[in-house]
Amino acid sequence: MSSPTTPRRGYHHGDLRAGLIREGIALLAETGVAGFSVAKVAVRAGVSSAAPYRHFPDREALLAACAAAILADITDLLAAAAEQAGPDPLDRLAATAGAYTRYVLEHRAGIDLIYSYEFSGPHHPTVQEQSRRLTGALMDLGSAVLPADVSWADTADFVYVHLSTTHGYATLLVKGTRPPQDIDSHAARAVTAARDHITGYLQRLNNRETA
Amino acid sequence: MSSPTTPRRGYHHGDLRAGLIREGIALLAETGVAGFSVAKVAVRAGVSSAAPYRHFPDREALLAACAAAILADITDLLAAAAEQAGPDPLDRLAATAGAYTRYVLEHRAGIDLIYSYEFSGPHHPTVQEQSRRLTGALMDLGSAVLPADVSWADTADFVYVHLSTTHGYATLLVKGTRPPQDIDSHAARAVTAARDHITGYLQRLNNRETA
DNA sequence: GTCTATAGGGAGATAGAC
DNA sequence: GTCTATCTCCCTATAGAC
Repeated sequence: MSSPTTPRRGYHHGDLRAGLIREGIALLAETGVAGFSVAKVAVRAGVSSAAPYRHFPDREALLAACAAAILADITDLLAAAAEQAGPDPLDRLAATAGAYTRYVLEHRAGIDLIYSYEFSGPHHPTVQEQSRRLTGALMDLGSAVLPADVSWADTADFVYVHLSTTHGYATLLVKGTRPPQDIDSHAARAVTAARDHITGYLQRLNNRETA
Repeated sequence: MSSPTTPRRGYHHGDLRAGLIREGIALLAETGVAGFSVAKVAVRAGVSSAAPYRHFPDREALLAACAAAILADITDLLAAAAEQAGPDPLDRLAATAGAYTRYVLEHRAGIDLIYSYEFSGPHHPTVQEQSRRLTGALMDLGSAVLPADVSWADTADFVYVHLSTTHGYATLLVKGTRPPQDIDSHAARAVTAARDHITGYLQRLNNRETA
């Protein structure tokens, strides 16, 4: 946002606002939303507990900024994973499940935030915008998998199940009592599960048509 | 636990311990884990803020008791839904997704708790026991769906995906920005999604065998 | 078993100096 | 923009009366 020619002298590192978001995300990853506090974030960023309030009006605004940043990161990662997966639409959509799982496992509890706060209302436009970016990217991938005659609403439902399925798998892994394995194998399982769902969905469409 | 012949005179209603768990679950449903406090639960139950500490050593013990109660409820509901679904194993397993979704939508945020706390360790045997009951019930339903030659470990993976998928769908519905619909239609969608996953899984098994 | 009272701590947020 | 200092509120948990 700020031009690189104004190095922002006067505080301990170039951009406190960005630093607070970064440390906020790190704190969320370690303690979850429950352990989050403006004071702790300030300490991590090396400033006093009052400093954050120059950049964010209140605790919720800082949380919202973290959520928006996480959503933006995820969207980029999913897009990259789809790109890497090659030309087949099914491969591309399924790959997003692996990338999502990988992100959640690496960032632990930070994910709760995205779906746990009151960010749906008009009070957090940035979060909504990033949320729409994520949804939009998945809609593109989803509509490429489904036949052309599937309605937009049905595609949205299909994509929604794909996302929530993946979300559930990844979050349960993080919190659950499963034997911990390496991230790669967990991500691979997520891709397989997504693929199973997609093929099952397509099969149901076929059965409906031929009936 | 207490015999009905000893009505427990001396405090304002028959069984404060049970009342605290009940109110704790209600509070969790309204505010989530973040808004939970022993003091609030005490007020809801009509006792002083010190009273709960006669029945639970600390805040976490009360949370654990609530979690165990929720898990027990869910297990019973899933079992009942499977029973109602008829004889077909696929119908029975898929029906649990609907019952789970229904429970989550009716109890809102109360669900976070089950997967959000440090209940995995040996510190909360009751929670672990109820968690195993739930897993066991699903394993029975899952192994009935899969061919007999599928290993126990693979069945566990399959059931795990089924549960986490359902969990993700339901929790995203609760917190998400989706247009609110009636619970029945949401539950029906969950059943369909579970069915898609199951058929996709079985189809993959078939393809593997015939290859 | 439940009460009142309280100690002790953490965190949100503001005021005013620099 | 950031600091120090502070006010206020809420929560956990304990002590001692009944």
